[in-house]
Amino acid sequence: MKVSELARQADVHPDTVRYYTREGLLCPDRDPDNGYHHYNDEDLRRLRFARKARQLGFSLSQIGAILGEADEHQSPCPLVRELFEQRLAAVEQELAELTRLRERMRQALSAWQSMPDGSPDGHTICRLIEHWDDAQGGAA
Amino acid sequence: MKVSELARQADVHPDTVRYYTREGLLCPDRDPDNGYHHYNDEDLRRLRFARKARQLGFSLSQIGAILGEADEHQSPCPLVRELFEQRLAAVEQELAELTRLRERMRQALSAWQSMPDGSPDGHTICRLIEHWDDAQGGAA
DNA sequence: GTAAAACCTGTGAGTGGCTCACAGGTCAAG
DNA sequence: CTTGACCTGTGAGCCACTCACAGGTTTTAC
Repeated sequence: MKVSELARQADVHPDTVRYYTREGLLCPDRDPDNGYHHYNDEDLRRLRFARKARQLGFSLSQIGAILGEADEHQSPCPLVRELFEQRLAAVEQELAELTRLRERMRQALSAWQSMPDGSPDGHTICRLIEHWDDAQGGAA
Repeated sequence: MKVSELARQADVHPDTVRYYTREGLLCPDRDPDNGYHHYNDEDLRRLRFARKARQLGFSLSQIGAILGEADEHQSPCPLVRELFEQRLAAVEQELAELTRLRERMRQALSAWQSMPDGSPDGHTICRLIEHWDDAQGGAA
């Protein structure tokens, strides 16, 4: 399999395949005649695995570490469980922050319904933003 | 005010002040003797405004556009209302995706409780990840 | 008065995960 | 045998910083 074929089978951009190859996540053979990369089913498995892991929010270096353990015939699963729990905690935190942000934005939006636009007066730039935090008690 | 003083008053990194200055969000006077930047209260307002807008998820170029309108003595508020609604929609979407992700992760985690780690067998890398999606119907 | 510490300057690189552009080589179909 | 679609490596661009570096300036302490 050449780059585009692998990319099609895993439904990613060919440049992503090239990038993962550069980063060492994929280790294709080279055609001695023209230098082309030749990927096999193992590479396809690795690529699909990497994409799933990316969807879970793992970084490429974490994925590299997992693949590396698997390459050394060790079960990567304990590492995966550990990284996964860390990742879940991070997701929970992002979620909490984003939820707070949404609430503040919604409240700001409703507060703005009754606020006039107003022109810059040398003291404020845009009251909508400058006072958006005060409108609800100012908790950061 | 010099860089560090402004940074302290707005509670940001001095390099952030320098960066915003480079990007044209802040336009301090220069000391003709030594070339130092001199910031005034207007710059402090702009910086604080920019930080609030960043907390809301606006990009620096959007913030630049808002400040630009204010500089031309036009009310930036209609622009702000428009950008704000776009941003709120984006936040809602991120939130929905993150919520889905969390659910899938939680289900995966509980499914894994009963799965053994297993070593790489040439067909799978880590079942935990490779089957994490299948375990719940495989809806992407 | 002077030496050290703490500032200032501009520039450039690094972060992460791609994506795109470029210049040149290779290959399949008509 | 040309056209077009692929391949190669390299480098830049995105975003909002953050940090490093080398050299100049100002403040502080003695």
